[in-house]
Amino acid sequence: MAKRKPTLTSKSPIPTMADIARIAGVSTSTVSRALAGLPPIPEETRQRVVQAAKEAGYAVNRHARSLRLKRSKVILVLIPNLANPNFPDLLMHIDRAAHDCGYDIMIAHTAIDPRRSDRYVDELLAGSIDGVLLTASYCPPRLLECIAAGRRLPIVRTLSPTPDLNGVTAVQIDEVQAAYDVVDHLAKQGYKRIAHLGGPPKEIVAIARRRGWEKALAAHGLPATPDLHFQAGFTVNDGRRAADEMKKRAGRPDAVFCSNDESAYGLIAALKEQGLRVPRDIAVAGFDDLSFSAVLDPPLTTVRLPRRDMAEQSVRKLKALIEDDADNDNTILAHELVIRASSLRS
Amino acid sequence: MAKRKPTLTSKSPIPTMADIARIAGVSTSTVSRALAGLPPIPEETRQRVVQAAKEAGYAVNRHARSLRLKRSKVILVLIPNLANPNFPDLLMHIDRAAHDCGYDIMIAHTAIDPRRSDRYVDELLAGSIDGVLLTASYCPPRLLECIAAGRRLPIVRTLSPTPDLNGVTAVQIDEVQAAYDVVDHLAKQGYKRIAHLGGPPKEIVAIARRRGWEKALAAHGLPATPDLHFQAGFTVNDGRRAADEMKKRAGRPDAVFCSNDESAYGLIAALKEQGLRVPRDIAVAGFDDLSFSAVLDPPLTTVRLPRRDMAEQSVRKLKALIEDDADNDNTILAHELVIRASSLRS
DNA sequence: GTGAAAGCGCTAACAT
DNA sequence: ATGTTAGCGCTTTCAC
Repeated sequence: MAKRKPTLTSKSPIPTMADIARIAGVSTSTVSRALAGLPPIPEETRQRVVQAAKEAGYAVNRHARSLRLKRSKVILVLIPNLANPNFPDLLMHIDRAAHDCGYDIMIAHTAIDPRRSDRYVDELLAGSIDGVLLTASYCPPRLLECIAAGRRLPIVRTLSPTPDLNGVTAVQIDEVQAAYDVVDHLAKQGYKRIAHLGGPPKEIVAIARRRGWEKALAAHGLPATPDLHFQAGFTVNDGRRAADEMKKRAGRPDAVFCSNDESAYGLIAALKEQGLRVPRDIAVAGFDDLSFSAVLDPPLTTVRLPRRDMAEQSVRKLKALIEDDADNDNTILAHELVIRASSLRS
Repeated sequence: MAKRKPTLTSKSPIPTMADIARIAGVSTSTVSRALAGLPPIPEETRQRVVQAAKEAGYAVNRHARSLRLKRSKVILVLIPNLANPNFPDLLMHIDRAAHDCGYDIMIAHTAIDPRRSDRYVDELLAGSIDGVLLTASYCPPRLLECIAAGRRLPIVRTLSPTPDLNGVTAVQIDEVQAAYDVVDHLAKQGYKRIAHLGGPPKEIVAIARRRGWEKALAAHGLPATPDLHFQAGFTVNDGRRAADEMKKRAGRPDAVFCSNDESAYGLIAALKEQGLRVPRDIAVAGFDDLSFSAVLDPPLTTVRLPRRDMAEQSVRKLKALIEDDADNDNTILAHELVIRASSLRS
């Protein structure tokens, strides 16, 4: 062979479109069209190309395609922390929904290193990824700048949207109302001293759930006194600690609304260790409806987050934002109060 | 302006390297080098370029770069099912480890649609992604073909490697030995009728764990009779059903080794409903050490999977396979027996 | 119906 | 120390 052949020979391990073109005896444009199933290609030619591609083990190079099309069919999902059991479930549904729309997903944890998330906003701005799904209240600073600058970007936030991002499409539930519903249920069961285990004080959803508790108590003419509020957090251990605190304070509550299921798990475990029975001595309710809440002893009354709907709607909105240049909007999904033994009068 | 300008003007919303070059008054190669921090660029020039890039909100287009470099810095993680609590934890560690190595991760569920996983093998073959991390025993058929054809690909399998893939680098624990250790512990506690809740009969890990049970019983001169084996599965409900079956059979076991934590959860819940006390009437042990196992009532004795080590080693191996053309090998990680109240003699 | 050719944005020889 | 240039693999006008 002479100096250099313009096309790849069998030496190269990865077949390109040019290889397929040569094998099928057509041009690369025909291969491209045939593989894409585009109109002006007769079935006979198409078959020949498809066959050649198959035999050569050919697959399009996604980067070449993305570069050319200026569209990658990849969306990024920013996840604060997969250890929180809400996220795997959500992510699973996002994955399925995205693939149904022809998108692949990249993921990145934001809790580990917040600066990392800025890098991904850059990717979005650089056109390397088509859209971003925010599944937490945290918002990359770079993104805030863009919003402030009035840029419309394909971004959807779900699960616990922040108020900082009013211009950004959101898919969420009415957190205040959902918390209200739980506490309303407890009040209707006849409990009089209904305490609240608050989440992290700056977390937007924690604040909303606390507001729901206060509103429901007010509606039932019950006190929301400071001795009924316990500053906790979202972890099992926060729930345990709250139980210790509860023991110290005078006038035990007869029911507790926890700001999430995990803290309820810890609370219940610790209350039992104190020799109390749930719900006989003290009723407990949570928020999230994690899968384990149904098999807990006792099964936990809680609010079911519509994680599947959230995922599907989020992806659908994001797709519309990317492909149809849709407008930003806010979707409120229905939540569901799940009543189980932990809150029922014996 | 004349017909067409060769470079982009401010009209384009996305700045390219050419834009930065123009702003900084240098060529694109200088920009490329400066941004990459490559040697022969004086600090002064570099600063100017970096500044220009920053002000223009420039970010490299990953597809152009990947196309050029024939390397994407993306690895794909195939996850069978995020609903299984092992995977979020594993994925979290994989994400962190990958990013520490400069890789982004794409994920795809395989349980939903097995054919989808073939598509990703194509991507690997097409050079669109750099490597694949298999986190389950399922292996895409297309991949099997490649292995059979003797191709060496950057693939690592972990968590529950299959025997079909002997040529592929694996990072795992000794499942048989780990199961042996649990049952050995139960036997040493003095339990005589140690039953086993088997997982899905074709799951490689389920088979291994059963073997460990049999070996340990044999070592202690205890029977592994059919009436002590319960065909269950890996879900909470499988555990519940096993408890029903247990009630029917004569001669209740005094201890049960469950093939995973989730089935142990269901078993314990159902045993309690039958009025039995754990571990007083019947001891229970699991396998996996999910986070809830520590807060269960009673806390569950189990085997801790070294998920973090698995993730880190897997990523490290994959990186070596990709970048250093390393050889395939097998890594066995240490497991840990976690003894808690559910298995202790009262 | 099919092919030639341009060019997406980048990096790395190869000049200078 | 910096610029010029080729080309990664693909899609898509535009010609024929």
